[in-house]
Amino acid sequence: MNDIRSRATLEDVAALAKVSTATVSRFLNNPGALTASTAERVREAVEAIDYVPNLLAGGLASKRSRIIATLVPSIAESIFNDTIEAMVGALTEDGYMPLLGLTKSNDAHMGELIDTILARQAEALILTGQLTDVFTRERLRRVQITVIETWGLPDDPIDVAVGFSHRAVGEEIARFILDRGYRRPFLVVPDSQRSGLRRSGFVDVWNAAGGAKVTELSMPVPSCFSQGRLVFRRMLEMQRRPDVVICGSDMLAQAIMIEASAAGLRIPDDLAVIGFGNLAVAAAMRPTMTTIDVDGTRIGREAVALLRRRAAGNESESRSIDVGFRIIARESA
Amino acid sequence: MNDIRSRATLEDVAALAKVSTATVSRFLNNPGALTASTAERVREAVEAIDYVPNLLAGGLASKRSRIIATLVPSIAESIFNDTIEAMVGALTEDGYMPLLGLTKSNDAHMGELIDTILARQAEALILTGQLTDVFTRERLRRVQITVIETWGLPDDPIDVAVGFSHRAVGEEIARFILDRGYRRPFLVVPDSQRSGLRRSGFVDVWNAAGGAKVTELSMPVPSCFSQGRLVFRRMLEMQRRPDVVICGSDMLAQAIMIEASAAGLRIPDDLAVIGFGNLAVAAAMRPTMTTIDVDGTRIGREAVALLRRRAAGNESESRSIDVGFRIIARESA
DNA sequence: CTGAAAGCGCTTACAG
DNA sequence: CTGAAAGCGCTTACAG
Repeated sequence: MNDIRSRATLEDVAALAKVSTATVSRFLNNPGALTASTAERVREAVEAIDYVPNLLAGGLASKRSRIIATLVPSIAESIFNDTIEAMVGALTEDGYMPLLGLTKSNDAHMGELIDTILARQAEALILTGQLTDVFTRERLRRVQITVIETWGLPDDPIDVAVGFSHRAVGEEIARFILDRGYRRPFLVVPDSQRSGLRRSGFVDVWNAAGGAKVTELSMPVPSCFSQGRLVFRRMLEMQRRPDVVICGSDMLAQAIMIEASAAGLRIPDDLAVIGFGNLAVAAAMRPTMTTIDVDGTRIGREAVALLRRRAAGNESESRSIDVGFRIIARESA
Repeated sequence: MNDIRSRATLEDVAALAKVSTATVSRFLNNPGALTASTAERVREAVEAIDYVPNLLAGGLASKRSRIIATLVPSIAESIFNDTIEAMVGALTEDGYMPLLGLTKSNDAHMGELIDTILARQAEALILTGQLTDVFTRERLRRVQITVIETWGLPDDPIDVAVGFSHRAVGEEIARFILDRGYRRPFLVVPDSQRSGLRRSGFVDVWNAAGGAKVTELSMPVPSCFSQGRLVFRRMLEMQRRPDVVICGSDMLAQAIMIEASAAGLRIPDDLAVIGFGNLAVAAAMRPTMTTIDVDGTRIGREAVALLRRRAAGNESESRSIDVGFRIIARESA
C-alpha cells in the first residue's frame, strides 16, 4: 500500500489511472462529466490507492470550505438538541461538515469562536443562543457569510432568523393562567434576553387584565437543579404564597415539582408549575408537566432549507421565519 | 475598508506594512522572532485591514490542520457532557478547533464521519462512544492520526484509551447489592458492548457468591423515558418480583423511580433502584438516586493532556489510563 | 532578523 | 470529454 506517513494525493491517483489530475478532480466532484470508461479507470485507482481527498486543499482552491458552523450555549442545555440533531443530519447529507462551537453564553468567548470560524472559511454560521454583543453583530453583518439566528426572532436580524416570538410565549402563558383562575403568579426568569422578552409579554397581558402585582425572581444561566431548590425555599418564605410558578426551563420546573412534592404540597392544587421546552422529562413526570413546546426539529430543518435556497442563488427572501410554539397543558397547571 | 467580497490576505497586510509575507506569517505564528518595531508595524497593518487569516491555506502549507475531531453518540446522551465540555475548553485554549461529530451509535455512519474527518486533515480523533466495527478500527490504526478512546478501556485500543473498566463496575455493583442484602436483582441492559461488560461483571460476581439466577432485560440504545415505563410494567408482571433493579443509565432509573412511586411502591423498601452516570438529576430526585459516578471532566482533561504530550514528541507511553469510578450510595438502594 | 521562492494538494477557466 | 497550467493563501527551509 501507500506510505503511511504521507497520504496519497490526487497526483498519485492520476498517475495510476493514466489521466490528468483535472480528470481525477472531476471524477470526485462531478463524475457525470467523464466517459464511463475513464470514470471506471479512475475509480479503480482511487480504490487501489485508498485515496482520501485533502479538503483543506480542495477548499482553498475552490473557495468553498463546505463547513457550516453552529454555535450552542452548551450541549447540556438540551433544549436545542433536536434542532442540532436535525441540522447536523441534513448538513451531513448535503456534504457539509457541521462544526459545533460551545459559547457558554459568553459574549467574549463567542467573539473568539467567531474569529476561528471565519478563519476556517465557514460558509454559514448558525446561532442557537442569542448573540447580544452589538459589535460582533455588526462585524458579522460586514463579513460575507450567511448567518442564521434560531430560536428567536430579533427585531434586527444579522441576516435571517428562524424561530418564534418569546414575547408571544409570555403573553400566551398569561392568558392561560388567567383562564385557569390562578391569581398569584410567580415568575422565575433566567438572566437572558429571551427570558426577558417572555417576561415582559407575560407582565403586559397580566397587568392589562388587572392582575395583582407579579412576583419575580431572576436566576443566572444556565439553570441547574440546585437553583430550583433555592427558588422553592424562597417561595415558602413569601408572605403571599404564589399559586402558580412559571419557570424559564423544564429543568427548573422539574426541580420545583420534586421539592414541592417532597414538602407535601399537592400539584397543581397547592402549587401549579409551568415549564419551558417540553423536554422528554416533562411528559414522564408525575404529575405530568404543563410546558411550552417548540418544534426544534423543524427549526433545524428550516435553517438548512434556507441554506439550500441560498446555495441555489435565492438571495431575496423574507428575513425571518416564525415556527410558532404551543402550550402543552398537562397536569401540573 | 477592504472589499467585502474577497477578504484581505497576508499579501495585503505585507504590502501595507512594507514587509514580506514571510514576516507577516511569522508575526502571526511566532511573534517573538521579530524586532519590536517590525512587529508593531505589522500589528498595525493587521488591525487597519481587519485581517483574518485563512486557516485552510495555513493548514495546507504547514501540514498542521489544528483540528481535533470528537465523535459522540448523541448530544442528548448527557453522560459525556462533562468530558466534552472539558475537552472543548482545553483544546480551544491550545488553539485547536474541536470538531464535534454525531455518530448516533451507528457504525456505518461512524465510518463516513471518519472519512470526512480524515479528509479535513484532523490531527487527532477522540471517541466517546464505543467503536465496534473491526474494519474501521483497523483502518484507523493504519492512518497517521492519534486516536483516543474514552469512557472505556478496550483490550486492544486503536491507539490509546482513557476510561475505566465497565466490567469492574458490574462487579462492584454486585458486591454492593450482596452487601445490602438484596436477593432478587433485575438487570436492565442497554444493547451496547459496554453495558454487556458491566452485565458480565455483575453476573460473574453474583453467581460466584451463590446468588439466585439473575433476571435480565435488554433494551435498545439510546434509552428513553418510555422504556423505563415499559420495564416497570414488565417487572409488575414477573412472578418473582425483583427487590432491586440495576439500570444502564440514570434516565432509565429515573423513569422507573417515577413509575414505581406513582404505583405506590416505596423506594427502596419495596423496590431499590440503581442508576449509572450520576447526572445532576440523580441527586435532585426524591428519594435521591444511588448510582455510579465517573469523573467525566477528568477524562476530558486527561485526553487533552495526552494530546499535549504527543505534540511534545512523547510517543512512548502506556496505552491506557484508568480513571476509575465510584458507587454513590444514596437513598434509592 | 528578514526576504525570495518553492511548495502544500487541490480546482477551474481555457483551449483543443 | 480531457489536459496543461495558473492560482487559491498560506508556511518554511534557505540564504543573507
